[in-house]
Amino acid sequence: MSPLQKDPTKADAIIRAAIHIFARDGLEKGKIADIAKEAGIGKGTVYEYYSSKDEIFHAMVNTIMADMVDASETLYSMDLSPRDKLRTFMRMNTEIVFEMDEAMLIITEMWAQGARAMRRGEHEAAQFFDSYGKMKQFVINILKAGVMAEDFREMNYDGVATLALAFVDGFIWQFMLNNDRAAFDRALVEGIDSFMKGLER
Amino acid sequence: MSPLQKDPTKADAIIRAAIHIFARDGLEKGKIADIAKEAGIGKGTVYEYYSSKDEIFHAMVNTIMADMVDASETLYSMDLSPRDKLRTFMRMNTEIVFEMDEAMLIITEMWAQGARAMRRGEHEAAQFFDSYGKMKQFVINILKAGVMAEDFREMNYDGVATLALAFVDGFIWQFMLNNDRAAFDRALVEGIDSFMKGLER
DNA sequence: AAAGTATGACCGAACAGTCGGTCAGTCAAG
DNA sequence: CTTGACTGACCGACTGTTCGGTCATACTTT
Repeated sequence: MSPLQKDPTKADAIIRAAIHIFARDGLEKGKIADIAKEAGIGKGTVYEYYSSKDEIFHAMVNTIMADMVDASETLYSMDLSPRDKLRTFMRMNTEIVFEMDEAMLIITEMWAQGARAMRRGEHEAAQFFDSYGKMKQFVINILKAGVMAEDFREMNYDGVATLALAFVDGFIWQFMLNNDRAAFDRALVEGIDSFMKGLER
Repeated sequence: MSPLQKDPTKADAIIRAAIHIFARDGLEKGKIADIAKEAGIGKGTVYEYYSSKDEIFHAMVNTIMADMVDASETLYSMDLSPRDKLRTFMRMNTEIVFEMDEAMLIITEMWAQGARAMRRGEHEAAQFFDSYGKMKQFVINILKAGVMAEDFREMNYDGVATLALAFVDGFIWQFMLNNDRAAFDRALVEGIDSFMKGLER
């Protein structure tokens, strides 16, 4: 299962190449042959490390999500007041995820795939939940600390945390097409201000 | 160009079938043969109405986006105070789009496709912009009326409107996987309250 | 009204291109 | 010599698109 036999360097190279190729061509149209070429190995070798295209998908998503959660963890552990921490969390998280633009395209397609699987009744398909659950928990913890410190109003934590994550995702979506960095920054500042204002007592 | 020669009923049936099939199987895996079967016609006939799979994609997206803009237009023309209008707009829009769950899956994939095309430098690919531009304009108009009536604080209209649309999109995303309607409703109320509170003077 | 004729919507078998996955063989290391 | 990592030519399944032929309908003509 774990692709860590043999040369782990190569396993990583395959995943890196896969992220690049699948982001460029899409999950279906991205070819194993192109991934192999990008990784500088033969097509057959790919199958020494991963047994199928699908297994590459999964390994790739795990890598991406781990990166995202890592970034969130780092932000979360910073020593700041709840207000500043939440503001920083949202700003930096949005920027970090925005920078991972290749990853976003892949996650998007995997998410759609997951939604379809759920619809077919394959409930185990929602592997994103774990990671999203973790990120949501970070936000909830910050919110609770803020209420405790009487910085924030009383609230339904889950609802507001959902709003915060929706904010990050939706925001990136809005700018994925045009890539106008300046407009992105301007809107982000205004958006976060508005969001934070909604939490005041 | 327009597929309105011949039997318009059939052209519509093909699009309806396409939405169903592509939502179920994905843009790449969805087969023309299945669409034909679903529409109750022969495979060859599909090509009497649309010249390629890609043309079906485009016709389908146009249909979906037109529906969404229509819904927004109806909401926008209601006679309410800016506060109530915005609240209603967000609540109902989120619900309407949430109900169009098949459409959402397709739009998602098309969006990713569009983002990839943009990245390759095909700038005309962003056909969604028109529709999104219209919806954003509705929101901006409501916001301006609200500021005029001194219901809302001063603000960067574009930034807040972007936030509002991000809210709708991101929110639906959060619930696309689990389809927990009760949790969706609860979070939506809290989310909108929080958003509205951010606009107070 | 009956027979002949033209039209074009409709169909699905066949085609051609694509790509995931396999495997028989090469090569380097020990 | 043995092992096993590595390779790419090859196979076969799959599916978008084409195209020659069918047939219901409508329009002549007598």
